[in-house]
Amino acid sequence: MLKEERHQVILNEVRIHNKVLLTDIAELVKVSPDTVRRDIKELHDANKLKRVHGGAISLGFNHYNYANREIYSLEKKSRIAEKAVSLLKDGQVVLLSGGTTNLEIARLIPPYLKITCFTPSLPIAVQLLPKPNIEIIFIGGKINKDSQITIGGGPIGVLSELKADICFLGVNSIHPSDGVTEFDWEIVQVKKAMINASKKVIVPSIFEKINSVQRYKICDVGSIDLLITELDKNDPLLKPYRKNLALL
Amino acid sequence: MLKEERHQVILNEVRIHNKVLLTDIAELVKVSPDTVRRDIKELHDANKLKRVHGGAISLGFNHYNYANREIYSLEKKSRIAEKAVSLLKDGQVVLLSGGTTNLEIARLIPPYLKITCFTPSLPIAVQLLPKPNIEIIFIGGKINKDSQITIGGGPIGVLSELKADICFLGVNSIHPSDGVTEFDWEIVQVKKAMINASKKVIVPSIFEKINSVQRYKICDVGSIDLLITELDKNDPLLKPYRKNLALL
DNA sequence: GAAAATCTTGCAATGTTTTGCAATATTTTT
DNA sequence: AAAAATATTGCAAAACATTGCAAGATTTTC
Repeated sequence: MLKEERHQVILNEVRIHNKVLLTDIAELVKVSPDTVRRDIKELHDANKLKRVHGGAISLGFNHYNYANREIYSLEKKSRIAEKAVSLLKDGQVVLLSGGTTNLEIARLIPPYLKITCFTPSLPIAVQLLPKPNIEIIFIGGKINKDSQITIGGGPIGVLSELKADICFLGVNSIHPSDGVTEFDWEIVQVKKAMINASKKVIVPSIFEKINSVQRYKICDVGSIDLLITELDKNDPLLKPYRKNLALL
Repeated sequence: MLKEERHQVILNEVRIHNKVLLTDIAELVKVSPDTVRRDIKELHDANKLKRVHGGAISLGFNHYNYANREIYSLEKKSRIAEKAVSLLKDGQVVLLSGGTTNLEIARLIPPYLKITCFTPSLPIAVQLLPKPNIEIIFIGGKINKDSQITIGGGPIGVLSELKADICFLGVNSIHPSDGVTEFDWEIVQVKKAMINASKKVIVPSIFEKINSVQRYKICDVGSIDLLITELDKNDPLLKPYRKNLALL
């Protein structure tokens, strides 16, 4: 493995976790800790990260910048997004709905992954823009200002001609017997179309926030292939879902 | 094997794997490592890849910073954008191509104006998002990362079904006899479609920067209804345009 | 078309960088 | 303060890079 590659790996880990342990990298890329130490020293001198005892941390990140509540759900989102990103493989066609958890997934997609992303979400497209290996297809149409995704006939038409490998479906509410629900009718239509446009449907969501029922139904839990939450897959809170749904 | 062929092989490997080991190439194409080293050096100098100890890696890999678009001509852009915005009226359907001058127009559109904006440009859509009275229709498709607009069949199809009242066409080059030209073929196709999709075509551009000719032709100056520059409409520099073109 | 000039390629000698290891020092944790 | 973890330093082997050179191929010039 080239030195430059190791540097990329280290920076990527720092980008994702805001920190990195020297020993973890050594194991990950299979070089001696000494080498990783030298790498980190170089990156530090180049002002790409901050070298600290035991590893390195991200430059800008400062916990004080965030309110306590937010940082809490941000960490949960990151954990969910990490699980989600681990499912991606080179060459896949990925469909990303809107929402902040999906935005976090977009952020964590490693820059070396070669995938095609379809999305109707403006913030997600912007987030993906700087990643050189990702082909972005924006699903056009009328933009809904609240959700910042496109809605209506345009996107639904495009989706009807697509069969993506995997869809990350952002969700407002989910319930073991009432299924996935939403309060905006137009968004429901788009999400239904997304489910039809994918071989696999994955719902990445903060469990705390979604265990509820809204006005309009998108689908039954049976239509979902995998539910990713911040909880451990064996958490008792998830018991009602376990019979119909794979968990991660 | 010709040198050029080897170069193609190397670039292809870099494209696929994001990196390449000098020794691998040497073995693959059966030349000495020295030759490969010289090849990589050439490609590095031509800015096609990044030469590193042991081989080469893809450019762009760590291109994490957005293109640092020039900011210095912002004042000129603002003057042009002000003139452009003064043409807008309630109820119009407006088509905005990409480019920094159009982005400035989007910024200056007053929030009380009730118009519908079609655009294939990600930054322009983002700029318009907070304006409550503007309906935004994003023209979807594959995103070109340089220009940050969508290109290809998708947008061209959408445009073929549209007749906007007014189109602000961002332009790289314009010339009194050679017309409007561009260096990216795919962008040419989109811009041609935009011209066809509008009743009026308006080109807002910094005159200093556009008085030139590029590879591919978009249209003659006769197809343009109005040219807006930072100059006074009676400026002698604009004389060659005055017979075929309205000015502002 | 032949001679000259230029380019390409592989080789060898020499120089540089990278890497892991071991001994020692420093910091962190208990 | 002792123990554990991490850092520093110097070193040697291996990998890689550089340079100059010469033989052959290709292009240019006459």
